Amino acid sequence: MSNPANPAENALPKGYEPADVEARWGKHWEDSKTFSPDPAEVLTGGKQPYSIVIPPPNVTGALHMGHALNITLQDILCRFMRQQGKSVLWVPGTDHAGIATQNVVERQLKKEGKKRDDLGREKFIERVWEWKKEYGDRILHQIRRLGASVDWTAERFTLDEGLSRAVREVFVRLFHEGLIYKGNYIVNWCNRCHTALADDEVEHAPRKGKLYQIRYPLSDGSGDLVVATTRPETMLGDVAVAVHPEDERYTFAIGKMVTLPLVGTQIPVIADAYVDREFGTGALKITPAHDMNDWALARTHNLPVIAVIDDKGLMNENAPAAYQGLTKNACRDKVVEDLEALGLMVGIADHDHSVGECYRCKSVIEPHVSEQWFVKVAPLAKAAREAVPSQTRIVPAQWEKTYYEWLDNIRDWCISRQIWWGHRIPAWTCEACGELIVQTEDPTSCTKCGGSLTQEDDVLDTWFSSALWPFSTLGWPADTDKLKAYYPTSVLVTGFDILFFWVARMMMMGIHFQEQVPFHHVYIHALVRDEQGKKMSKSTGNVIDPLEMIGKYGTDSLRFTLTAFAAMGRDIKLSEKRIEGYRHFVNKIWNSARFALMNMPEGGGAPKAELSDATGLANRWILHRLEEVKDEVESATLEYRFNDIAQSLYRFIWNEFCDWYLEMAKGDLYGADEGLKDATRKVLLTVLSETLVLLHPVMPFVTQEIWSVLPGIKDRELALQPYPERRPQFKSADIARDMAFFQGVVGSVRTIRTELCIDPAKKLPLIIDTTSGGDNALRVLAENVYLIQQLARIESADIGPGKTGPRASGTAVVEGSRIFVPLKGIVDFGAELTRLDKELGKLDKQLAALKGKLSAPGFAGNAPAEIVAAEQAKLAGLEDAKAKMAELHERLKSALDEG
RNA sequence: GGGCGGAUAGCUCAGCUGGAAGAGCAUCGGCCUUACAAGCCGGAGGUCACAGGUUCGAGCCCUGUUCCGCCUACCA
Repeated sequence: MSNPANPAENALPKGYEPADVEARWGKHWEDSKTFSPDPAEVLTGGKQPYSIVIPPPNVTGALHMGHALNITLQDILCRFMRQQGKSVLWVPGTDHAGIATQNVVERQLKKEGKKRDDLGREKFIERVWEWKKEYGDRILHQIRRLGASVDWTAERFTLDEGLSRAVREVFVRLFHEGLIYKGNYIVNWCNRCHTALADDEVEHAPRKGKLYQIRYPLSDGSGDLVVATTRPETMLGDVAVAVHPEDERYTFAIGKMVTLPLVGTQIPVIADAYVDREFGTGALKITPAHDMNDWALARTHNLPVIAVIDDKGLMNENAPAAYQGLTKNACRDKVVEDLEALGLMVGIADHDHSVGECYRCKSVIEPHVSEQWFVKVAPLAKAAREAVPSQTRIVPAQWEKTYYEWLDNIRDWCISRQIWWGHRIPAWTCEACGELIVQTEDPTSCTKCGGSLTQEDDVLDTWFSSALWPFSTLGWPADTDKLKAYYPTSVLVTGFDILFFWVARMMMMGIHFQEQVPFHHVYIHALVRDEQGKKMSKSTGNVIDPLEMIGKYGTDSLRFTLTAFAAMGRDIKLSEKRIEGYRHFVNKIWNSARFALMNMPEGGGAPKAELSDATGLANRWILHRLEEVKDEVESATLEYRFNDIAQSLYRFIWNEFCDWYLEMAKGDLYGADEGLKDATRKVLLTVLSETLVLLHPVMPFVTQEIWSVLPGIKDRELALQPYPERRPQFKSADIARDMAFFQGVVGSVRTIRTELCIDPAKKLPLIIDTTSGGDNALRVLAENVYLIQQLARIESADIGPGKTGPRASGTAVVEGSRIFVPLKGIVDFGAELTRLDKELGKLDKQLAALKGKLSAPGFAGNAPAEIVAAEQAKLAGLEDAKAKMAELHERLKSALDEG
């Protein structure tokens, strides 16, 4: 098989080996800075910018399928846009992920028997940086494996120096604009992490709990109220009992006082329409310090706030002495016990409800009153809301509603965290005069009295720095060329799970500080789940590791799989089998390229013919289809229909280029006509090379590897090739129709052969009557008779109007032309008769349906004329086919009857 | 409680503005045909969840119902 005279034949190994190819090209792309654009090409060079900032993965993270999908889609867009001549900047980077990273390092310390307090703030932070240096790049290396065409020279970290400047600038400006304030407020508190959490950092999980009914006696002895609660221990901090103002059961009590059991204080009965009369007893105890809603009620009713649980989850000095120092759970038990002893516990029932948990450590969240920093979001949210969809389009648009919903109900954003790893709040308090100083540069002494200063201990919520990502990564607050050239970014690609956390906040910050939205489009993709549709998680053990898949099947297989499945609404159920399946496709491409290379001119040169020299059905058809595929891939990419890109290319390459074109081209390539051979080589090389360009955004590695050995290619850097030029002159509906007819004829012979169990190697005679098809049918068949012989294994063909085969033939009707495969002495005709019966049955079914439609009242009158005409033509075709099939059936039957 | 998504071939899913249902995988039969057995050729397989409605015509639009999933919320 090997042909030493033709070096091209040996240029590609027999099977595609991804590992070596990926390592080689990955390194090349990075070393040559292929993907590092110069802002000047936008600012003065007239190129259009296209920019994306990567959703920065947590430094603690490892690459999972969600990243793989997210990065694949972005890479497709970036590589495609480069082909379109844009100046493409794709900024990579990582997020410092405050609480998550701090927890990782704390766990590490714990193994050494230490706590963070043992090290102290500075040492601890040093320790986290060390950790970050050692492990923080791991995820970036994993991103490289995916072939991401990011600009590695532009890489950023949310805690690096430049971004810290941006964070300080934003904080200080917002503070002085009155949009950041410090205040006492009830926040979600994690006793384990010892920090406040934003509303959206709290996850709600169903838990089995109990609903306790407790009797509170009225102080004047006129009766009592029974309240319902799931947390009896909080009653120690109760300041009121609330009932619905129109609840007749309780009108008598409104305004009176009750005596708080176990504590003995007098607290009022108040009326508020918030209370649900249907729930529990209709009487609600109010504990402002330990319940979000009670906090809100207490504010409207001017009630005091009494905290009885401290920031570690222990009962504090405000609780009666008997309970002080107990954990909240121990306290609950004791309170229940004591109430039962007093006969005040009316009932305890099982009660399922949802409980807030820390999204990092899963501890139960304790609403807790403390002094925190907040962003006043209302004005920012308003602008962010109005920008969609006019300035920023969310794709798919269904997510707009979710986005609005969240912005409409947004509360002030608690941005302070009581941890150490993060951006420390740039605010100082004077120890002498109490002055609060907020500024970007560290002050040395109080600007007012010269006293010494103490900086805030708290750091900012991680999302505060992430919210600045689209402009901080471009150099802001400096007025850089990058910022001028690439802001606003073109699109943000992300999963819907962080639409709130992140996207909405970037919108707010971007609009506020750049006066422009941070991105023109937001493309929301699905989440990757396992085969059963469950979330992949380490604890469930259902994780499909992208790196493992890359190792087994190659990056291109994984990328193509994810692309093909990207259309899913909300989740992608991924299984290893699919990735394995698409590896076959990669191999198919590889082998089609090997075939092409084996058939290039000897000596490794390119064919000399022009495309316009190409004649023949196969050449003209594949060029026609190539034009259509260019259109399809382009429009699908521009519209974020990633699955359509994959489908269009898959079908074209496998079902058309390989299955039909290559098989048909063999006739020319193996033939003696040198002119025809060279013209076909030209078409073959053109279609292959342009298809590689089209496919490159999805499968960068295998396409580049093949590209680099194609003959006659000047620029070996496939990633920098322009999108293939259009050749509208090759589009032809006539060619498409002729090809369909040709395929029908070949197919019908193949079907007869297989269905009648004829030896595939047996060459058969063929007779075709082209009376109905006319000159065109005759021409198509006559011109391509050698191809029919080749593809359908025919020994001799007799084609023309009025031709008829022997009665003992396998038969079919293709677009009016009658096909005969004389079979006398070859097979048992009973099988053919059965087959014809079946075919007739199918035709009958179709005819009945079509006739029904055409004769339906009003169809002819109401349907558009072109539809009616089309349906009638279809009917005529079917009736013709039916008549011919019936006749053929009769002929065969009579032949059989005669024996 | 509010909102969203899904229900199409055995499995996983396509089906863009309504014109007689498609793919991949799996399955069955036949092939080692000189790019590829990770392949080639052929076959079988569906009252598009259910009930109404609009329309000449509905997988697609409208209403309701049932199941599944997700997001969100202040039933203590």
